[in-house]
Amino acid sequence: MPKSIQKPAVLIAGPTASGKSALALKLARDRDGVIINADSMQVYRELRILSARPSAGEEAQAPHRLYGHVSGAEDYSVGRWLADAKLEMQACWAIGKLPIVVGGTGLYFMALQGGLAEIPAIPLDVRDKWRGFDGDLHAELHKRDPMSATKLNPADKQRLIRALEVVDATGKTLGEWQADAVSNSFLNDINVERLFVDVPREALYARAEQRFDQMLQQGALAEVEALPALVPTQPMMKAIGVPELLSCLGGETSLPDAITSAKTNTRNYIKRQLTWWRGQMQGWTALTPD
RNA sequence: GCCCAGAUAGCUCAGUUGGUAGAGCAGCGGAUUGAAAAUCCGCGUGUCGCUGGUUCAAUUCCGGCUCUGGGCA
Repeated sequence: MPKSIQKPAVLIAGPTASGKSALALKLARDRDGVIINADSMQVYRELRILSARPSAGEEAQAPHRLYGHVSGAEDYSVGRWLADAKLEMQACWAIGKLPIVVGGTGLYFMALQGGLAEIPAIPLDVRDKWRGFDGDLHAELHKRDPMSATKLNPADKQRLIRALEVVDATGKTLGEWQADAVSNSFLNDINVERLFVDVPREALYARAEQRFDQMLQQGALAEVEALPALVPTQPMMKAIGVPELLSCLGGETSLPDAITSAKTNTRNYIKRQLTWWRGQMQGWTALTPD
């Protein structure tokens, strides 16, 4: 297929506080683009400040999609994000606009580029059953799906639970689902430009810490206080800053301690993001904003 | 001024019945297929406060000093 009739897309990835959003905004204005979120926490309506979602002023400068479009009470996931993102990208092409996918969630980009096995949604009662299972998850998985059990670390509860709920609900193992999946990469025939926003780690740490102070000034505590009462395992409740400020509001920690701990967790997160892209994302163009 | 307790990794501490030491956190490296801001794995040389003494050997025992807590005046 000649390049000229290929549909275009821009992907912008990078660690938190690197300046991805500003770059996306500039590109969207210069190239008539639509900004599509690829950040697992910025999708939640209730989490504007702590997820560092673009402000109303920024959103007014270019179309923004998938920001705050779901409630934290919902079970969002890569699967839902991928479906949402595909629809938004197609909508862009339909009206001749450039989709610009920006975010810090490596798994989302992986799914967008490499495809995802078409595993049906797991019924809630099955999920709850395994999440609340208090026996030996690894031993249990060994009985039902020895292949996955061997691959997984016995301490990796989250992945053990996922493997268990999949066999239990579908009768097929995770490995079978993934092997059956045709290479359904959504970007196969797309003219994709991949940009990685690269900022020295020390600068990133300093910026992220400063940004957390700003979040507090903008009312992060009130935002957390207004959060619906959800179980702590709900994804939104695990956003950096939420558990820390919640325990401060509950009187279990002092505000300075909560701040220190949130900043530490942000640094740890940045480190994990850098590891992800170092290993998984060769072939991206590194950009250092000035 | 006197008495007591401390002083060991960046931080909080454990330990060595005398043979130069190890946990948690931080930090660093890695993994990552529907919770991913999640979840998991790996990495520990540091004048054992300073200074004398005893000893083949002292971070460990003894003395002195310095500093930090607490108590008594």
